[in-house]
Amino acid sequence: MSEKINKNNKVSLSQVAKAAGVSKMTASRVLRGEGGYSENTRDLVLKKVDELGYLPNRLATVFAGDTSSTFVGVSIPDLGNEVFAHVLEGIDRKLGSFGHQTVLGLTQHTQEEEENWIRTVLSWQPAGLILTGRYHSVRATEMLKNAGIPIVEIWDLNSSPLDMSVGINHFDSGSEMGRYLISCGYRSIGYVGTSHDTANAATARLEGFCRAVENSGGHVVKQLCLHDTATYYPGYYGTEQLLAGSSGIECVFYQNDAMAFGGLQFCAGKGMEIPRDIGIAGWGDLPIASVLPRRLTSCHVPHLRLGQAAAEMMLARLSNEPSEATRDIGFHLIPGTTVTRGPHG
Amino acid sequence: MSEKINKNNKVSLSQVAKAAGVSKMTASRVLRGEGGYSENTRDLVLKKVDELGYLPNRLATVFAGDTSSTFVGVSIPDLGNEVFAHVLEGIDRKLGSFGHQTVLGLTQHTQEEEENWIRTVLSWQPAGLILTGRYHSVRATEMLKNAGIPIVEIWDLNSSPLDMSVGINHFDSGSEMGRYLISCGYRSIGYVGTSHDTANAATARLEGFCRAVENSGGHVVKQLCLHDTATYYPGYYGTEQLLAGSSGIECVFYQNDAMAFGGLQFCAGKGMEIPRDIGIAGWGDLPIASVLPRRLTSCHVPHLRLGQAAAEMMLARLSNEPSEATRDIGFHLIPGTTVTRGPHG
DNA sequence: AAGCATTAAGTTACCCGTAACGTAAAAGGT
DNA sequence: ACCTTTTACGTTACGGGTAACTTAATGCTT
Repeated sequence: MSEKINKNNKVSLSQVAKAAGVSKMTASRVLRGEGGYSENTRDLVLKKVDELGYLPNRLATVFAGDTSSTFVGVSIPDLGNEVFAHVLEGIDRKLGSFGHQTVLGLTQHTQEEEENWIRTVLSWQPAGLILTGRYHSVRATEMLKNAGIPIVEIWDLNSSPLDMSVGINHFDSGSEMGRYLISCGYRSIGYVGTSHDTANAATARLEGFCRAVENSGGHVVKQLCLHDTATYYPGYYGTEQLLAGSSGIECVFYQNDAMAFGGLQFCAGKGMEIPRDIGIAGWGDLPIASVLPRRLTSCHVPHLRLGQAAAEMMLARLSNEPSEATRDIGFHLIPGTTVTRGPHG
Repeated sequence: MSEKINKNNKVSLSQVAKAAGVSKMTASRVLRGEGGYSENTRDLVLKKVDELGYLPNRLATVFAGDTSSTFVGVSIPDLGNEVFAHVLEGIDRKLGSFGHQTVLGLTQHTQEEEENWIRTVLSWQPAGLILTGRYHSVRATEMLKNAGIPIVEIWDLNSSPLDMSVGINHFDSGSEMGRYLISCGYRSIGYVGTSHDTANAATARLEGFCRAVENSGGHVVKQLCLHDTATYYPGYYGTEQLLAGSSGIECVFYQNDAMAFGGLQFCAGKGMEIPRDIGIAGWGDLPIASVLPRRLTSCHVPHLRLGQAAAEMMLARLSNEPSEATRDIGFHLIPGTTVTRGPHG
């Protein structure tokens, strides 16, 4: 590749232009199909582009400030949670089909990680940002406001968003589950989850859940596995601790389906029959839940559609089309067969 | 924000410098902590940075060719497959902790999508690329060779990689499963998978599997669900078709665990008992497999470690440290309890 | 044939940081 | 007191594209 004489060993537009015997402006016009050149010139330039293996440097274009970049930063707490993986997939597919690229950030449920990621990704002049959650650090909020780019907050519906928001009301979904379990006849209900932070969606669900249960004469015994991710094993051991710590628990509500599967397994291992001996309810409706022998009581959120909706709102804003500021994507309760239908059902 | 008089409405270094009454070179030195300024000057510049909310424009830095970017492009077939989600998580966590950002590409198992994505992402001058799979289109291969950046091919171990490769030998893992099922006494074995492409890891596993089974006197009946992603439902319906189409099948090997769960559910629904009436084997060892009542026979691949290893090889190359060209991350067979241990075991 | 419009180019300036180089003043050495 | 080194800056040029402007040649009109 002796043609590559650049500092970075890359073929530049001027090299193509020189090889074709035209100015780089003409070469630029040809590549953008902007018109203002003869057929001969076009063919010659394109031939040289091919010969030299020229790839445009989008950095230069964006840097010049003529267009905005095609990057969209997307922050997701973690990908161990299948739900977020699906949301990300929905986002990237939609953005990708419109010529945008996803710059990923795994923020591990902490505002500090999120702030650092935001600072870095903003320095790359992204076209927009999609953030999971509605709670951001003070400095992050400031940077976001000053960035002057479209921002979509997802997952936890924010009625007064920084810019746009799409998701569900987690408090309400917790409430609905609480009312449902009460309607099944349960009164003494356990909760197993992890606690990363007071400001997150799972906490909002728990609050809605407790409110609903307690307003109906039930009570909730909480078991939080600290410093753990919300997967099978904490679900298993959290259930063990919960049941060891208090007696009379008739039903357990879990932060998510993965933890519920762990709980299910613990209970089955102890010889309990479900739902005769204990009720189990998860949240999130993992795909696998629908092919297991017993349908897990859960709450369905349309993950892929949530991701797509976020991407659509972003794309609308980027092409200066009108877009609603908030969009409730909705959820629905899956009765399942891991709780007993009680007298009020 | 009346200070923002730029084309892009962003505060630039010269604005900070002017506000602080110094040249932009001095301001640049302060921000990079390079030395060559007085304490007074430093405090003044930093104060103005804070006041104006200045964020550096990394595009300009990279564009100037002084440093390479901190982007690393990562292509993954899809995130619906939990395994790839974990690989991606491993990659992003490791890269992120060293100040790099992941630019995601979901290539949907097609070389065409991959080629388009490579072209786009290369135009952003990434520091390196991590690609899933060893098969790329001719034009893609050409671009990759000319790019002059580190490239790690993951998942399907490539003994003669473009640059570096980390993964496992899928042919061997299929063989091992074949030998195991034969050792359990099975002779007539079904296979259920999807078929995106002849050039992928699942096909290599299938080939290794068939070779091993047939060399030991068994035979394999294949059922490929076309135009479908490898999840629960195709596993369910694929099993239905397989069993309807041929009789005497004693055991079924699936492309992955998700499909195996679907098959498990179909068989259970038909009143078959596992493994008495039929053996079931998956591949990939999903986390959930370990908390279900019956341990699924499968093959474990250390997903997170694979992702981390890929990121480590990339980081080593980026900091000019030596790195091996290929790394076999290994797999191990999980006997499980969904196949019967036969006479040779 | 003169005047005007159109086509197919080329030229200049700019985006925002940083390397490389230049310089004046202060500090240090003998 | 003179020379050398160090400190603390400033100045210039550059990277790879593109907008805006300029220019030369060609085509068309009346």
